[in-house]
Amino acid sequence: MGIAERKERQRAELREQILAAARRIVLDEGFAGLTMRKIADAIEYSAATIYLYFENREAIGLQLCRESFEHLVGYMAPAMQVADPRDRLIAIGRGYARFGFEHPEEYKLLFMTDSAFMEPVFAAEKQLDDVDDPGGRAFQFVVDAVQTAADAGAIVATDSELIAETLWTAVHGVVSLTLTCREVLVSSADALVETVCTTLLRGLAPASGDVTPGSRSTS
Amino acid sequence: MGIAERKERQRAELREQILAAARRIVLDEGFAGLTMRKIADAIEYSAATIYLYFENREAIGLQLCRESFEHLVGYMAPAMQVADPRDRLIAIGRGYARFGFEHPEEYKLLFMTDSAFMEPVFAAEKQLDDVDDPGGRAFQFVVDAVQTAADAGAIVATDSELIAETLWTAVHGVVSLTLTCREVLVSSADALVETVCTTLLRGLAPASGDVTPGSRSTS
DNA sequence: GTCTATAGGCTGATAGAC
DNA sequence: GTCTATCAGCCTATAGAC
Repeated sequence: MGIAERKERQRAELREQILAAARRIVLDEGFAGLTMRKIADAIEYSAATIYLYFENREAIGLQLCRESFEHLVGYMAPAMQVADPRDRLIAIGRGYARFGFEHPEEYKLLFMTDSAFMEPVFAAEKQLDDVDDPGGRAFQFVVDAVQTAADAGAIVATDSELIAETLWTAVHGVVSLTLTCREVLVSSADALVETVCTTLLRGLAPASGDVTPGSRSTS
Repeated sequence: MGIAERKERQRAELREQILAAARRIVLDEGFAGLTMRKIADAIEYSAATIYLYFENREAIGLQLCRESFEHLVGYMAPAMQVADPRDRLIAIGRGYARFGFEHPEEYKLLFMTDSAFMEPVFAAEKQLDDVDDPGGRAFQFVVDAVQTAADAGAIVATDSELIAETLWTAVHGVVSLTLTCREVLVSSADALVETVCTTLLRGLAPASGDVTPGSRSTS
């Protein structure tokens, strides 16, 4: 039955080629610049053929989005090596921001594209608990780090999801504003990331009074 | 010479009609949904006519942008009534966020549209010190409030522009992420605004050691 | 499986008649 | 000043031939 397998393999290969071409286009023109015709030209097939592999343009975007989440997690993951729970949170913030600055179009696709690509990626998880749920995993990563810090008494975080989202949205603000209108900002992007992260963590520090055993408040 | 004046007046009127129609369209379809043909239909003139009043679509967007900045300042200005310098900063943040939530398409036009509408609005000021520079004025508003708070010893802000941009970007993060993918956020938008603002201000509070005369550190 | 051809849209902008 | 007509281009998606 080798013939069926070869066909299957070839099919998967073309699908991969489509995605690779689409990725290249999105990376340097943004999702708005992604058209079926451009993909078709790149893979040297007709535009109609693409519809045999993906339902529509959105479906391609969604798949790219999934992969970009993996990419993002790759930028945040090394922060796990940082022992100090507060420094770890800062490291996560830095990694997240660096991903945005180094891969602006991917970042825009994930978090700055109106068409809710991200929502399905999250929704997939909520309904059928999808094993492969990169969006949720990325967020869970931050929640866990917050929870760990809170448990260690390094920060005050009654609601770890709220705190995780606070950190996330704040850093997202720096990245997104930098990507849309860099010229308007006086400060450097790095300085802003640094100031946002450290100031927030300073704000989350336990007051001198409520130091929990196991923590040692720095300054 | 009443005839020339009447003509001038009529010209200004039509220009205003174009802007009003454009505003309406942007408000409920976003800038991407703004087309010359739609404006033309709305004002009951041909599309070609619009080009006699505005150089192109971008020029219309720019003018709308200018006006939206005024609108935004209107949301932040009442914060000046707040006496306490820290509460005032929080009030500015709340006002800013409320503008974003209540006028999402205007907000997107100002801060989330790739095409740098905002930059010219700022640039106008930098080159010829434009009396009518709404963008710069909005930002200066925050810088001043930061400076005032720093002077009063209510916060530590060596570089008031950096701190102003820190506050701005952080709140922008909440607003923009809410506007692009509300579904993904677990916490309420208001809770996030509140947490971001208060946590940042807590982080900016002078350490117990360096309290400046005139300030009184609240817990 | 893949193609060509095309339907059926949309867009910004302009030339030239009135 | 305003129009019509049009250029020149873009797009997604599909029907039907091969």
